[in-house]
Amino acid sequence: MENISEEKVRAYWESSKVFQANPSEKEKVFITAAFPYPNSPQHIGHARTYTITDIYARYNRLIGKNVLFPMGFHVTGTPIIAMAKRIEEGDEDLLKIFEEIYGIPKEKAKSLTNPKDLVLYFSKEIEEGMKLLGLSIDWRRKFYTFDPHFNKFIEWQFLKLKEAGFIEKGEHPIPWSVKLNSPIGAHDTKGDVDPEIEEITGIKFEFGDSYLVAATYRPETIFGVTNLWINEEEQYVKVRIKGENYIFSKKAYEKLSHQLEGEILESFGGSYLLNKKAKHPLSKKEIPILPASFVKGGEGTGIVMSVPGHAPYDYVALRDLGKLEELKPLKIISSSLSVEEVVEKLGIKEQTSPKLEEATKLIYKEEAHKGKMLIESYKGMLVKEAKEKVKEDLIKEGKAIRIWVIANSPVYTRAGDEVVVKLVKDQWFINYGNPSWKARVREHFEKMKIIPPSLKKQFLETVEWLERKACTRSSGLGTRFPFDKSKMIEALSDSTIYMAFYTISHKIKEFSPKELDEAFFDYLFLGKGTPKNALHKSLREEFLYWYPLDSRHSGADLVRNHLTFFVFNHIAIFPKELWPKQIVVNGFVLMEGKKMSKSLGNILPLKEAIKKYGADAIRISVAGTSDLLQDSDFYRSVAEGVKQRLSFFKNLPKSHPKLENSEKEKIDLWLESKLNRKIKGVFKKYEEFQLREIILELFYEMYEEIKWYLQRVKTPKLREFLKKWSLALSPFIPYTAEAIWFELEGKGIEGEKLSWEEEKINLDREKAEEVIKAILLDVENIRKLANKKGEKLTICLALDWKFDFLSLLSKEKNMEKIQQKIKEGEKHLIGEKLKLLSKLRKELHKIESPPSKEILKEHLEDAKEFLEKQLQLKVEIVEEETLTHPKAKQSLPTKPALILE
RNA sequence: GCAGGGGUCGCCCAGUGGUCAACGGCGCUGGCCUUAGGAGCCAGUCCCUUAGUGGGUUCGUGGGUUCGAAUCCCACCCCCUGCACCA
Repeated sequence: MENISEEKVRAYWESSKVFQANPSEKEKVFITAAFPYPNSPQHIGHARTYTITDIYARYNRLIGKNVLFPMGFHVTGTPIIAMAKRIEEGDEDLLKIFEEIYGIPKEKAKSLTNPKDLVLYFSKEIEEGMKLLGLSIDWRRKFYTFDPHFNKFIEWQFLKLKEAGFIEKGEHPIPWSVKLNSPIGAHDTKGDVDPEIEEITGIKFEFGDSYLVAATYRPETIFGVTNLWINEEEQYVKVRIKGENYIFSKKAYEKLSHQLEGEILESFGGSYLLNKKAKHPLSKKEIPILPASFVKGGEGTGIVMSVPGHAPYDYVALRDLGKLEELKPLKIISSSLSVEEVVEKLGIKEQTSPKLEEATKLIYKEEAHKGKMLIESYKGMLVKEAKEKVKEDLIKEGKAIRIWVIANSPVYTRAGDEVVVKLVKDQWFINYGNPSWKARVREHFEKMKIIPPSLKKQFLETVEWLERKACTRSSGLGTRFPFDKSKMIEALSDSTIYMAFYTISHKIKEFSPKELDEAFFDYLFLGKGTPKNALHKSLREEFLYWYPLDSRHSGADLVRNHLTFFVFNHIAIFPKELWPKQIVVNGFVLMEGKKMSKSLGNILPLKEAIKKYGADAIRISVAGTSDLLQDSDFYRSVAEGVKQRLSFFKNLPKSHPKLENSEKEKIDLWLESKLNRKIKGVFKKYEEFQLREIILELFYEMYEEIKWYLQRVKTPKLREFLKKWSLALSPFIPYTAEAIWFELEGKGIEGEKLSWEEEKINLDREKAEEVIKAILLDVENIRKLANKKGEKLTICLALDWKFDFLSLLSKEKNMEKIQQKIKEGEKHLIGEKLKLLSKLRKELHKIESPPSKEILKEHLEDAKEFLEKQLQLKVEIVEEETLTHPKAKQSLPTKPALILE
């Protein structure tokens, strides 16, 4: 006989519309997972967040809630365009990956040169994969972030942000390629290096009608400047920028010109500057311009300020010139390390010495950590604070400028030119730095349920750390920025409140995009004004039914950006009662212990995995085998094991026909107790996302227990067990659960509520069974050690008082009180009890109450036949007092003495 | 550098004051099953001891708190992640 296939179960879900959620009388739960970005097919790694979300959705249905779990596609930004472009260029590596790993025919892949075609193709792929995986999604609500209706919604979002004063315009430095005339990310560079931008300070030293701009990482050392350094071999230029003349090295300015636009007035060799004087911006003292070989024309500004008191390079260079007497090093920072000593100790002879690097590090580390300023207006301030303060003060007074450099330079683009920093004007920002906004967000985070809870700290940190975030880009898919239509809204900014859109996305298409103006959404989401018509009103009602969002799910990589923005934006736009309630974060999926990557070729496509192991096995493998935040490791052998166990459970109705009406045995009571107790505990585990625990207890352990049960029982009665068990695990294994229910009941699990029967939980029964298991093991041990098989086993049940006494010890841990109780008891037992107490003293804290003697006895008698069969022995169960064998005295309630003869 | 997380029995990984010599998986050893292999099942896997319920030494290193610590505190060493305008 064939099992009910996944396909049939899926067809049932489809036709019964069980996942299409509509407002009702029932209590609602609204759940979303971060929507996928369809620029390539999905692999098992993608399955984790969605499976976890689905488990939660299905769990909530199982406890009678009306659950909405929708899905859409995020297509905003440049990666899709970049992918289409790579295809258009005929990127062989890419086409090979598509063909060999994902099985996409080359011809098909090659045709995806239009971003929209690409999106449609991959989103269809992904949707199919999600359906195969058994995700209980309401697909009627699907949308793409380039849909005109969605665009209108995002425009409205930005109108609201602007209204609240959170949208700002300003300048912003970005990595830039002159040759490509575009911003540069890691994927545009040779070797995929991420160009890092770093701010340095350019300090202005008066020089005739111009300023020599010295670049420094340590503006606080301005007070110790004795001279300037240049490289006499280099060319220098005088540039007019915003009405002032600046001097840089020529090579440096070539790079800086993209952030400091100006007109080159003249050009001259370094020797022109040599030995002339410049004015210190603070003291106005004249300081000489001297040559140093360590000054590189292409770095910084090509001009360096000399602080011999705190910089080994400067000290040694001055010494080389014999000018240490004339230009005495100034001590402006207190520190236990002095430059002289370090240079001396390392034996540095001249400015070309490679050891200078080390010396600089030593000095810098010491001063940055422990150093304090000695200079009047900053006296006593820690260096790391003074650094910022001095910089800001200098800039404010017009004595310095901000300069950005590529910190890990040189970085080269794929086109071959060096990445420079460009200052983008007209850059728009969302100002997450706004203090009152932050305060409200902080407050809400404190109240929100964050799972796992340990992440709350990280969220709060992120809130503190966020400043303004650039929200527009010059190109990409998505929504045009309403206040400057030449720009596109960037991808992390248009995905912050889209969950609200799901609540009405299936109905809003009835309106034309033109109708979706500010007033439309103001009414829909904020209840302002009046509805346009009945449909409009019903949208509002549906929105209010589902909102607020009850649970937001995503991978751990989105904590510091998306998830935090998501909360920020909700707080900015919606009233308090509609703010999100819970965030659930999960780790990634590794493949056989390694990160999945194209270069390793260890990517397992989702569809292939499902085909091979079945959806339920994949669901357990990605969601139930590791802790939530931990990266879960996908092992084929584990998936294989899960698959086999699942089919064992699934086949039980056939291998052990329904004999539920035959008389109950003691072991049946044991199984009932186990099952009901586990189900009782599972609710909390679902709520807290202790998914690994659930799988451990209800899947792996249950499997062992059923195996044991089948050994123990005479006629297996599994019908009720299977129904309950599959229901409890149905969030993980919906296909198996439905199949079992169809098999047993001729119907699906829809509408069934998970419950347990408290009266069936019987710990005594479970403990008694543990004794049986222990006896088997002990006999085996004894046989091994004694090296004899034996013919007869005598199990001797402990004396009554021992049961009572252990029961007392399980409750009373105070020695004095125990002793008192002993003395109050029967006189002739005092000695024995004290003896036993001293023996058990060490493990007193872990003594549990024993099962009742009646149940234990009954259970042992019941298992006698089983024991005899298993051990091939004659078994006798007797009371301790009937024996004279010395071993008999050792009997304890849960450890009956065993005598093997 | 700043921030967050982490170092556990060959490996991966649970465990936040006593039920911990420490879950689970992998690996390894022995047994069952099988024509055989694989899979599956059972048992073992820190050391010593013992016809089973006994003892010793462990949880990055070194100190401390406690009747009691993998778990709390202090110091140190090492590792991972993020530092944005990118999805």
